[in-house]
Amino acid sequence: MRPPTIRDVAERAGVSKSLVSLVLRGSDQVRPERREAVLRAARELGYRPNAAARSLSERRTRTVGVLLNDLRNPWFVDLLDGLNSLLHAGGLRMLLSDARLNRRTGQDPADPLLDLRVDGLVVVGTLPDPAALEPVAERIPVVLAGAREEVPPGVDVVAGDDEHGVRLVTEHLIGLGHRRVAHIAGYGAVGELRRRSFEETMRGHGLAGGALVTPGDMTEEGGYRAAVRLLSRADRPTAILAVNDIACVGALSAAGELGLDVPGDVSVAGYDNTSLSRLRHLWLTTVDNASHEVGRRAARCLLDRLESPGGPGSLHLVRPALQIRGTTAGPGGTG
Amino acid sequence: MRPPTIRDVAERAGVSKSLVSLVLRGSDQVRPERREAVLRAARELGYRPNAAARSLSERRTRTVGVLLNDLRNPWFVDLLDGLNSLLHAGGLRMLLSDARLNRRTGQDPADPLLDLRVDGLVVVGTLPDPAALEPVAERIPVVLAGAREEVPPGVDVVAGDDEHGVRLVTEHLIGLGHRRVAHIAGYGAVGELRRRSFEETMRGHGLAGGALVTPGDMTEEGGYRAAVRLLSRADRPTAILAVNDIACVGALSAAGELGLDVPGDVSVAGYDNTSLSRLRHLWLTTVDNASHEVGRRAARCLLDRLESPGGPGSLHLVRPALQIRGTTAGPGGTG
DNA sequence: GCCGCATGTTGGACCGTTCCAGAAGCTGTC
DNA sequence: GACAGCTTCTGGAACGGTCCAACATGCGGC
Repeated sequence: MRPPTIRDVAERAGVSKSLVSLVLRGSDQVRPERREAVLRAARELGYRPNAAARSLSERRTRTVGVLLNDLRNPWFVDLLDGLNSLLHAGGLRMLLSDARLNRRTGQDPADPLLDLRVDGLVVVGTLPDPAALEPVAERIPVVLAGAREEVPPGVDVVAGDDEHGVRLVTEHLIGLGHRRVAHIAGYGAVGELRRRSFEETMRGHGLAGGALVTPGDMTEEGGYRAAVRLLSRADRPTAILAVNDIACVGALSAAGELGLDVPGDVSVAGYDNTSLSRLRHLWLTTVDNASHEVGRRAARCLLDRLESPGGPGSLHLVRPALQIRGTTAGPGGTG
Repeated sequence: MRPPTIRDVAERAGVSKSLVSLVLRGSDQVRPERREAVLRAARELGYRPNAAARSLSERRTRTVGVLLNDLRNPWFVDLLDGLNSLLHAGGLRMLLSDARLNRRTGQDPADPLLDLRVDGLVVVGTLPDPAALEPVAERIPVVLAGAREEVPPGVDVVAGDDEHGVRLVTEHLIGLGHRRVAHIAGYGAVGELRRRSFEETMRGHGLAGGALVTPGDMTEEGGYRAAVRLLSRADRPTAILAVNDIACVGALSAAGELGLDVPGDVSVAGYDNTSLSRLRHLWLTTVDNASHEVGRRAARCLLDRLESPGGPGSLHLVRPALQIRGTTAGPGGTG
């Protein structure tokens, strides 16, 4: 009644279990008629290999763990697509795990994956405690994708070039004629980087005095509150760059509630080019950080490290692109 | 250099591997000082159990596979939360897999999970080919959550009561005074169910003639196009019920582009109470289908079946609740 | 001092694979 | 027809756990 094993297949095909193993692993050292017999027997019995037994014997799982920090904000979907395409080609499968779901155990969020002895780990997005990766990185390849935290030695980082992306969108606003531009900032390494690049770009154009920075928490609510504060000032900014699309949607609502037309009275721009920004009812100008390509590069890093382990961690930045939609225009509604 | 095993721990603690195994599985048949010695040795060596070896020996993985059909539409996040809370309490871990990602292999999307010998399978959302579950359901418990497809015998189905939910929101619209109400329909069992319930409710209120049904594809684009058609009619509907929130956002845009105020000129309502509908810039009236509870019940079904396998499949419907926000009002903007 | 019984502990078989050394079969050479 | 050198195939030992029957040990009762 229990599932068939290679021994059952071997018996049915009249060969040894070793030969079955050879056939199923695609060896070319097997006579065609034997191969046929084995494959037929396997098919007839509905045999499927037992991954646990295989990985116990091979001492590897052909599986990489993907640690997501929050499924609610689906900016990572394209990244997963990119990851998957290369990993799959490399014969590896992906196992998804949500750090937020496993957090309540009080353990390290990667624990379930590590118990399963994944061959590698991809951390997608900002991690609460990057230092916790150190012992992991000593054993298996670890790649951080889509975030820019400080990581332990030997960990590769792949992300969009936020500095460049923020420069693109800030210069887009400046080019439209905006002089008083505000930024709703975020937290973490990414938030920090985006804020700094915003300030530098403004300074580079001689607009340091027009750069208003307000902290936010990268949520819609935070973006809303920050925008209300900004837009209630006497010297109201004519454009707002939010740290991400979600916060930008909050800013959009704030403008609406204050009776301000977007982009007539105030321009707003987001970051990430999420599905949210593509909704025609929002239609946010934003920055596409080429998540698919980030995913592909992360996969390449991991595959390289699996092939030749060790070596220092590297940093790969993918060039983002400006995505102009409906929420930005010149200060008087021009442009 | 390789990771420590229970034998290493045993040696260090000066006991047999069997005793280590007992201690690590929490047996109370072990003298305290021995237990301490074992735990200390394990800690010092940084021992972690090998899930592959364990599941090979136990003939089970303590893992349930969760098959998602599309990560892009995150309506399932609350459902996963509910699932996780109960499964975790039952000592089971969840393994996520995206059917869309694995589709390109040309194999069954559940294959990777089945190779890993998951103890149970939860299918979240509409599956392309429910009949493919039959051979799986013969071996392990299978639960379909958040969808209403025709399933093979022995599969439990847990979902929101769409019939009731649609009645709630339709009667909300009728109660506001709407007489010409349109429905942007969807596909699959869920789409079908929602459409039928809409028609029945309208008929029940003597409004069969005012019920306009247009097909859509459950995307924003589809909702947009359907709404443009509906709102361009001479006998324009005063309210539109969309099959889900995403399509509703499309309808919202269509109204905006046609110069119609929402909810002044036309009311719109969605379904699912996704994070999208909660954005204050959209603020959709919608139906909350209690996804968290659906997830919990699905977990309960799975746990029950693991305990006592066999028996016919059951259907569990969770009662949804109306979520009134800003996109519905009386026909003249009243209410 | 022996028995019975409960409590702790142990070695060895087993789970379903892969890996490897070597056996078996075949072909060709001298 | 013995032998080397292929190709093809096989049995047994891992892999790292769990499970179980059997073995110590301690202790109260007779």
